[in-house]
Amino acid sequence: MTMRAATITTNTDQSVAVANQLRPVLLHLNRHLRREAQTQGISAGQISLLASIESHRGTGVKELADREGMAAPSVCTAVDRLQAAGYVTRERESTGDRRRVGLATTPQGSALLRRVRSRRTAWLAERLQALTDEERASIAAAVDALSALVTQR
Amino acid sequence: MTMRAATITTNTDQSVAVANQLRPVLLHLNRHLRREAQTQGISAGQISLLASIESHRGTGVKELADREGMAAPSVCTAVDRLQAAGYVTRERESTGDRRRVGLATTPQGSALLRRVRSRRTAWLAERLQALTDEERASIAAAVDALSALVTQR
DNA sequence: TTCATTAGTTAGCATATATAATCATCTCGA
DNA sequence: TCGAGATGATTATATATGCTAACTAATGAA
Repeated sequence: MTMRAATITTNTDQSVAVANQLRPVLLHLNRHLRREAQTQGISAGQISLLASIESHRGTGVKELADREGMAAPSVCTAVDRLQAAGYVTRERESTGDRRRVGLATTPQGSALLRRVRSRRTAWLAERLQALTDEERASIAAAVDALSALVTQR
Repeated sequence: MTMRAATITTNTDQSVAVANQLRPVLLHLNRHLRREAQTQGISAGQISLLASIESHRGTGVKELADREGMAAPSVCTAVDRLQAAGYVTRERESTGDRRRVGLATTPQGSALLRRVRSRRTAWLAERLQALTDEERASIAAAVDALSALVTQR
């Protein structure tokens, strides 16, 4: 196999090139996804917390903070607001470690989460619809790899 | 061509399925991209404004607000901070419409922007590197379609 | 049993972003 | 051409977000 220096493309080079194209796209798509939350009267950050509480029913404030990469006091006040809005419940542990509180979504919280997810999915699906079959197929073929991107380690 | 109802997959169904897989991945990737800005001592929002000013040298506050989907006063105070930090300049229009101000990045602002972009690209590229060749190829093949997703209309 | 650690919270601060109000300038129609 | 309404920027004010530091209560280990 012969390669001229000028046309060598290493995995690293390709990764950087793809990363450079991917970066603005990710940022742009996300701006819209964040906005879809706001049309439902909640911020993207609150939805992210709500989702994490839903998928880890009974989680504590510290645990949640670590999972979300936030400081515990920030989560504490955010949960205050979610609770005041009727989206989550806080229940002090009675058996076991009585310092902990258990967080859980209310039916209203779960419903809001479903609504936001559905709006976001709809927004994305609408845009996917407007692509050519080939374009859509290429994205469908890449979805698993993209998922691997975030679950690796 | 025969199709059993249970296995029919329309473009719409496929789009929704892909959208559903894509949604959490986009949100997750973005959380990290936002964080890379913060390691450089600036918020993701400020970087977004800075980028928009850089690519539209001389833009006004209202124009910028519309482009970013923000309210003009929000942009105004954000620009206050960017200016105080030495990243942008505000220059009142002397010829033409004297209500307008022209915004532009300083060399320090451009340097910061390059730094954040480079960190974000590096973070993404590092993760792409850890994929298999096939996975990486599938993402590379989808990048143009993903770009089309945000530039359509 | 006492003391360091841990979970949750409160206090105080900076940032972010919104709406309403204000000021200056511009534009257009009578 | 001039005055009324529109427009760009800003200020004032309020709320949400997120941080560190300090505090409280409960745990657990020497």
